[in-house]
Amino acid sequence: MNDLERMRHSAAHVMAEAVLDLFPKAKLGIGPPIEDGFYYDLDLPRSLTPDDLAAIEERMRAHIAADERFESEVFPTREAALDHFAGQPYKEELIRDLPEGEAISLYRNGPFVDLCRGPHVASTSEIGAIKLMSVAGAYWRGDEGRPMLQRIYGTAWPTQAELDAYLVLLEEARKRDHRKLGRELGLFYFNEEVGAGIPLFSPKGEQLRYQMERYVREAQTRHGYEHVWTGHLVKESLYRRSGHWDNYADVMFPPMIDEEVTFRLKPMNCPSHMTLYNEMGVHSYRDLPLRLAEFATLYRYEISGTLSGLTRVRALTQDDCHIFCTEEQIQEEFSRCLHLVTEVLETYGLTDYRVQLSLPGGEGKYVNDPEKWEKAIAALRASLDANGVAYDAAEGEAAFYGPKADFMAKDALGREWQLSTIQVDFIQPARLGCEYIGEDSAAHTPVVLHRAVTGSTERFLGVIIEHFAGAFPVWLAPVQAKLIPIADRHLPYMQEVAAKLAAAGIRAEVDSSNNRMNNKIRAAQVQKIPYMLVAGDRDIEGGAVSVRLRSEEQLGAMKIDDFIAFITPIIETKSLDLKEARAAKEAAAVG
RNA sequence: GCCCAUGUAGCUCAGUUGGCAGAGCACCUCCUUGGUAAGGAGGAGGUCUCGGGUUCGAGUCCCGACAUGGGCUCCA
Repeated sequence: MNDLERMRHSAAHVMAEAVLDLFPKAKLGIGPPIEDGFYYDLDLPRSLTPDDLAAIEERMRAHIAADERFESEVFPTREAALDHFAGQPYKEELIRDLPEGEAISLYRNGPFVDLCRGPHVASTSEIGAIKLMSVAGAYWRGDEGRPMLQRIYGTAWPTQAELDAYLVLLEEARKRDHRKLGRELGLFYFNEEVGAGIPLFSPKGEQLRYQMERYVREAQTRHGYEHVWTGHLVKESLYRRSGHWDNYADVMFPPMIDEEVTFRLKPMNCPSHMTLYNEMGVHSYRDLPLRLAEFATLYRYEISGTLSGLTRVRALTQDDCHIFCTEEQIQEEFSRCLHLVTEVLETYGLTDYRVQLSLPGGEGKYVNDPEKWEKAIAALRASLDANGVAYDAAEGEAAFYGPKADFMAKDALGREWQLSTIQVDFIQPARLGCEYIGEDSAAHTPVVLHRAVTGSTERFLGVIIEHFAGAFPVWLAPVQAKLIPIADRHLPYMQEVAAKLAAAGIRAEVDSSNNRMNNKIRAAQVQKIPYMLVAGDRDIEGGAVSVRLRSEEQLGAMKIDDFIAFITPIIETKSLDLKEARAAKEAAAVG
């Protein structure tokens, strides 16, 4: 535990102390330090209000000012500890769950005593600047079958200046929230009547989707993948056979029941792709690997409380792929996936991600076939290691059919989202009867790698909106150039320029509103349009436009053809810069 | 799904103790025709999320639904 965590942990104690001042009968849960702050879970006689938070914060300041020393004590026996915390059911449970032989200690500051392993600061006066942030419901031990406690979140920093800086940072993050920018830039909307979690994309939003998907499709083709299409509805019986019905039923939309058959909206593609594989005829080992990719819109009945903007929706478009291969081919295919994934993430400038090896946990949703799991996990680890990928392992995060390598990126508010994923599946192909004929002329079951590059178009868009703060690179920008005439008499010229740009494949719009040029520039700036092309008498005379960048830089007058020649390589190389094309990369080895 | 908060014009938000529905921006019209982040004047726009209830009277109080937002093991 570092100094900051220790201080925040102590702040959590002081917060519990303050709550007890106001609610002497409160039952205490746990109160750990967390990233940026701390929380404490409490069972209280009534719901807390914002006013309560202010009162608690005030009491905390009093305890901090009182310079209460933290002192620890070790209970001689578990019974002594239980005795001491009698009437505190959550603490009693914690004590009972502590492993045999571990010392059970308490920490005391002023009148407050808490079961605690420590460590703490020497005295409450060492707690710096604090602020209580929010109240939330939290199930005891994260189990929805257990009571819901009230969790108070707070933040604590060594100095007031650091606290203020943190609050400013939070404010900045809110400004780049993709939900806010999505509305401001007119990209997508939600509507009650259409349904929660189903985004409606405007022409600008769809332009973004189109560019993103076009890019991945092009990259996939270049990397040796083929595209398929398998529809939106599937008979439920297929999901019963694949095992999804057992593991995924609560995430599927309710069934559509015809007289004889029951359909489901497709929540994933694997069974469809495996069925397609089977329909495509007898496969020879010489045909493998077979890489079937699809941009598939899936429907998942995510529980209402988890829906959030574009990052968790009920209609999502996956850039999914299933690679049918032999066991020997796993590593090479994994490397191929990895090259594709890293190329794409790099194009977007998304370099702040971590890789998580998602393993099965103790609980029961995982298919019970230890031998195959072991093989799959070994193959995945070997592939990660062979490619020198640093990763941490997370138990309980695997798919029900296999382990995953997940690429996790953070949004503006620091929340992590899974984008790319590569999964090894030894289970489903057998269930769905996939086969290939081996060298030995006998039938074998292929291994399937499941793989998504951007994950889902919607979530990835949400993440890159925040990543770019809405100022998209030129190749993605829904409107690449805004044409701004200085006076109305320049409008016909601007229409001509727009036509020329359109002919060159550049997305340009003329601002023909009855506003002054200054106002039009401001409007284009606010919309974060990369280029503003201004023209008045002087420019028209030379067949030019005056180029302004959204960075506020002026490039001066440029002939139309020169502007086209200037912008085209920037678009084609998917440059992240407004003035320079991306430097040509040394030919990447593509298997 | 569960806890808490919120829901007023396209957007951001005021709205007093229950007593005629408001502002800024955006939009429309007119004036202005300008050289790199908001020119001026006027106008239109609301079933106060929806459904019940209390009341002479509800945007305001109560109940329910829906939606949105913050959360729901980072383990004493």
